Amino acid sequence: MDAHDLLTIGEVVDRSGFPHSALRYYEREGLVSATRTSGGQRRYERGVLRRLAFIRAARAIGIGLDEVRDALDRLPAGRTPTKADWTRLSRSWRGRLDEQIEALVALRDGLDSCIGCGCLSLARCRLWNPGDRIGAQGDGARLLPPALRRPPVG
Amino acid sequence: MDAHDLLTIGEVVDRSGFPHSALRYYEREGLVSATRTSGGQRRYERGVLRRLAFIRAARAIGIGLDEVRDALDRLPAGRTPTKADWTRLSRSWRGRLDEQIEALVALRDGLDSCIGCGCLSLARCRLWNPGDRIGAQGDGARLLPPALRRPPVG
DNA sequence: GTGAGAGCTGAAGTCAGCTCGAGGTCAAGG
DNA sequence: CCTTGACCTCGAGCTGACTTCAGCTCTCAC
Repeated sequence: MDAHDLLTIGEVVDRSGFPHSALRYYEREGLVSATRTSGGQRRYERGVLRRLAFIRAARAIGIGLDEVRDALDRLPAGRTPTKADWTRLSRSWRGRLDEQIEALVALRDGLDSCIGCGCLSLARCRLWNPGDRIGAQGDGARLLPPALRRPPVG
Repeated sequence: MDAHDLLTIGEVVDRSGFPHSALRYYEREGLVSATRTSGGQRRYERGVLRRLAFIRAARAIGIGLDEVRDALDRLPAGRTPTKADWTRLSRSWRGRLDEQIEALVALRDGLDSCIGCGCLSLARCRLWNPGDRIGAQGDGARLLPPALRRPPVG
């Protein structure tokens, strides 16, 4: 673990694609950590790049930082996570990703037909009710699949 | 166009699934409009439901309200939009939707392998560089497909 | 030793897209 | 007419994920 194994924040910026500000923010939020030089500058272990890759993937799926932190907290403490650890972790997003893809595909397939069709009946419209599941939840907004319900905006 | 063709805001809430507050916000932002009773209450034409369906679909794809407004502004003024008008409009999102689906599928396929793989080379990693396009854009963050670059969060 | 550029902090600001609350007004069934 | 519930406005507040700023310090190649 000599000094050559540690990365400056600038190196992590270059290799992760995240800006300084995001890295510092993630540290404040407890998603990544760094040791410090005697002068107070951050030095990152290489493993942080893998964490950041995971964070980026999770963010791309629309997962919030809180949940990402929870997931990262489930990594084994005390030893370097193995490939299997990461695989297990990322597998937990898999279902969500599938769901999201499915929702977007349903939206795509229903897009032309639905918006123009005039049906706009909550019970029948594929846009509102993809997969022809009829929801009896009462609230119209609940009929959209969860993946599409939250506004996927930045 | 007698009074029976006009909807109260409550009816629009029920039939569109948008809350009052969102409808009023959309009105302020120029996405929908309503006439008023002598007492100042909103009365919506039925066509607003179609606009709202369009807005919901667009939002689900992650399109911002500004752009949605621009699209809606391109509807013919003076006459009720036809099915063809709506189809034309929604077709313009189609490519974006395809792109987004593709990006998510790439992410899904790369998820296990990439996060754990340790490659993390911007040039080779499928997560960073789906479809094996090599980007020479310089900035690491630019390598993610546009659909995944903006954080799809709510 | 020194100069330049990389890094530091904490607080405040930004942005989209709503949401909420207070304090009142309107519409319609009985 | 009266009551009740739906509706109104305006402005402030909220959430998440950062970004920006000012003013200062550290590091390291020369």
